[in-house]
Amino acid sequence: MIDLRQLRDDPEAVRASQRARGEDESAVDRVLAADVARRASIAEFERLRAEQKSRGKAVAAAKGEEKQALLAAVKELSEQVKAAQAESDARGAEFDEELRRIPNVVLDGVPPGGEDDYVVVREVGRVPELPEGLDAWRDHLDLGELLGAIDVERGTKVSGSRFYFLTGVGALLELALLNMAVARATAAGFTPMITPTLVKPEVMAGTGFLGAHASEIYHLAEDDLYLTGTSEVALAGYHSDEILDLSNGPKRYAGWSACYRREAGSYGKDTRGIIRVHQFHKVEMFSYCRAEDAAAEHQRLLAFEEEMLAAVEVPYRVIDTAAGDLGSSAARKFDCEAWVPSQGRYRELTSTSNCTTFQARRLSIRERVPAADGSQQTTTRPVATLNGTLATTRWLVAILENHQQADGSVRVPEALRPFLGLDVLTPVA
RNA sequence: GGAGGUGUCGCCUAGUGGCCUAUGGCGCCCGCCUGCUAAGCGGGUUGGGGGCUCAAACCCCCUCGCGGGUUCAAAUCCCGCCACCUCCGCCA
Repeated sequence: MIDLRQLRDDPEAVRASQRARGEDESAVDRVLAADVARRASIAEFERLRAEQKSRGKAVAAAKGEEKQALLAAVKELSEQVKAAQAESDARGAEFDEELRRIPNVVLDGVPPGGEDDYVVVREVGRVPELPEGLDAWRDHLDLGELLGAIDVERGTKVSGSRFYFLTGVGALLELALLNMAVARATAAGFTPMITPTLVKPEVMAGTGFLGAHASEIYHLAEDDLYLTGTSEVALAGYHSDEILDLSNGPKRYAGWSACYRREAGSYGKDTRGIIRVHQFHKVEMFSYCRAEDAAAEHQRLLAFEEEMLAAVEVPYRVIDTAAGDLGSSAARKFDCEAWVPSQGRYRELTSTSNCTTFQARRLSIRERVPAADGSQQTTTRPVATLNGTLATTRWLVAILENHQQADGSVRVPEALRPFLGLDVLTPVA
């Protein structure tokens, strides 16, 4: 959730953010009104409660008839306290609901508008030439079938549309890619993690995934658990309700997990191959850092993503996502999109979001800092959280297609060879 | 899945309806004392929220695993849930 103090002090900034996202500005005023009502009800409850407590002491001290008289007097007060408390709870819940409805305030510089209003930050690498002897690029599924690497038909037979098997070198290639990602992250100081992929509702809600896009998420009704679409969810929950010590720098984790997405509402899109699937694997970076360090950390995560893309030798571009295309938790997002030769366009391979203090505030993740007055007192404040993709199953698409050769074989990028143990993938008979 | 037990502040712990505004110890922080260190002495040490403030000081409310209930009053009594421990059963 957003910072209530900021909302009170500068509601116009939040309205501007809502406009940039194409969202409802009046939500800001509803929160402010709910806040006023909430505080008034708290004051009333606390006044009555304080009176009840002090009168209660007199009851405890009294004896006999005097006590009976006091009891009668205080009984009615008890009812008033109960009513005031119920009122206060109700106003508090209303306020909370309104506040949680507001997505993170976008950062300065984020392009306003929707999905197509992104800004290209840079393009890196040269788009490959069609190998001599080919009339057209083979797409990743053709290649995957030639190489005995991808079996979509049987994936569908076993689990339905958007499921697949990675077979033989396909399975090995994915493991190699993900292992390389974990190795690089570990070398860079990230703590490798294998995370739960089923989480409680409060964790899913805390990361901001249960808002407008709740229909994207698998829910196990029997157990009231959610299947995560990324290890970001579990990694954000990891330190929930904790007070962190960030005096030695950010806490950085690299989560390896299966990821599950319903892909509701994407019927007909990317139906071929493994570009858009219900289940895949991912290595995800996740950082907890101080709020003032978040922008720099965001650039760092982006740099790690770009190094990873360079290591697999695929051309890509970096885009600064428009406000309307940000998730509710993100204040800024950069996507790296790799060139996909068969489609003649760039497709998203990584996404790094700066969630500032939005998730931490919901999940109650704080750090201890000196009080503002410079005394020896300390206080707590929410930290910033950031996430970014280091590798996913989808990367196989870009790797296979960009490194394909005329005979259907695929050159293995240099950096991946130690992890795969092969220089080239060759078609099976 | 069944039976029993436990859950109090960073850790350990006292606490059986109202002098609990939660005890004591350890650890930690500040100060005093002291050739240095150790010891000793004194003070501080959960978190959240509301009021008043430019901001503090200060005042108040909530917080004894979580949520309900009983009561004028709940750490304490009752109900539900969760986590952990012991045992039984089942299982990849």
